[in-house]
Amino acid sequence: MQVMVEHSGGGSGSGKVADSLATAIHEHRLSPGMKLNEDEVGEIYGVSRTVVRAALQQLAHERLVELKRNRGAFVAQPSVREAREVFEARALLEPRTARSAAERAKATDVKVLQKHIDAEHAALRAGDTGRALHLSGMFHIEIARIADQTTIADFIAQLVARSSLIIALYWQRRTALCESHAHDALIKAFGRNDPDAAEELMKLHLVDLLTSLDLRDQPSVAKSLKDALK
Amino acid sequence: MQVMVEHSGGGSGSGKVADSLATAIHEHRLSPGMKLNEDEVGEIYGVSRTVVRAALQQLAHERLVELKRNRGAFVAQPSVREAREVFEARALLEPRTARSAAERAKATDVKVLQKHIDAEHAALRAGDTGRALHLSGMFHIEIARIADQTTIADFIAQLVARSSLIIALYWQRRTALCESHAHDALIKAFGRNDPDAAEELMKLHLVDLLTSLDLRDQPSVAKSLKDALK
DNA sequence: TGCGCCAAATTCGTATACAATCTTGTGGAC
DNA sequence: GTCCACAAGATTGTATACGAATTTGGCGCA
Repeated sequence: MQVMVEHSGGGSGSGKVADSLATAIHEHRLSPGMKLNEDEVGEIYGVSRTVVRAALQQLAHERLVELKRNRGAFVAQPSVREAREVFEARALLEPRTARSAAERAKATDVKVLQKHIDAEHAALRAGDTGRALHLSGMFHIEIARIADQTTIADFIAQLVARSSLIIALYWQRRTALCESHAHDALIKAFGRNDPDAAEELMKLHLVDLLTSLDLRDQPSVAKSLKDALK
Repeated sequence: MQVMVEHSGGGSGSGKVADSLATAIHEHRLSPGMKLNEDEVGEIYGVSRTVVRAALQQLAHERLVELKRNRGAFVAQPSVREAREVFEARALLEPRTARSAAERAKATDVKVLQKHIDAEHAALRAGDTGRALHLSGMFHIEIARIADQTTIADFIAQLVARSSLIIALYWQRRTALCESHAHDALIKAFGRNDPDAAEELMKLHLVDLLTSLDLRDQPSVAKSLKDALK
């Protein structure tokens, strides 16, 4: 018998579990391929398998977890091909969205973006690269929100989430996240409402991100034992 | 006690229910705003509420149904704003995807597209406009498949599905679907591997679609009783 | 007659129980 | 010693049961 002390805030139970799991994935606390046992997850959050299953199904639809019939749920392991596709989709959506955002950006919008960057830098200084990456993604989603395109924003949010997994698998440069500079330049473009610069900067930023990945070889973290041991 | 006679083919139970419901929505047999009672749907398909709920959650994530807490599931009723956003997203994704498809299209691909068009025309002649619209949407999805971009194809598939709802709500011209000609022209561009023409034709086609909608007023089919009777 | 409150009914949200499937460990035969 | 068959365990898939929230109908009161 569960206690059900109505966790504060948030939507339905499954939504809270899904959000928590998604954040853990974004912050690289759950690695690609990790098994997500329903009973185990349910125990952790104090809910039954019913709500855990709903959460996992939601995440599966967002391609953050993979559901294998009669096998269970696993944190997704995007293939090299999927990684390329995700960034091609982002290249298609984000530059034009950044343009729209630059056209509409108000001073308050720029402030919000700046807050994201500050938090990202703070996380970096604190050594929490996982959280920094998470905030870096939020930056992109916030831009779509400023563009006032919720539909496209949803797509970008999903692509950013999957990018987090891709980075976990294929990230090459272990150096500090140089992207911050790209974000700084973008903010400036928004600040002076310069759509051309914003679109171009975003395009370059995405190319930069893509080229910083090692998509020629197998995943740095083996996708399967077959790949790891053969 | 259920009989469970293992429905032929297909994936898990919830997937089959979701597909069936989605098709019904695409073919305009389920109208926007229609209530989808869990027990009722379960009885129809001979499954329990558990699988119905899973199916409804999937459809909710595709924005085909709206889940209202403690109220139930309803066929989605895209707002005017959402309608615009969907077509803006399509305008962002589909022309470039059509270009890629035109670059890659093989003879067999063109044949498959032609089959879609033929089936669409046949449905039109049979007076089954619902099925014709469904096939018309499949045409767009098939193009994304030819472009070999499954990620973008998934997005387009969702946008096409939502477009079906939008058409149900905001369709103005009750005349025959003039789009067929646009599809014919696209096929020709694919046949001669003409990316420029394909991209431009798709752009025009989407503009045509959008302008054929009446997005200035309230939905032609009232979104709520308040709108209908006031 | 009209308004507001309370109770019954309906429907959703979640937990639990059972059945089906897959994995794994063991034993025997070759 | 190796391989295959079979059984035990574990985990998912589905059904059912119960509690909670909302809607609806009816009653009392002004």
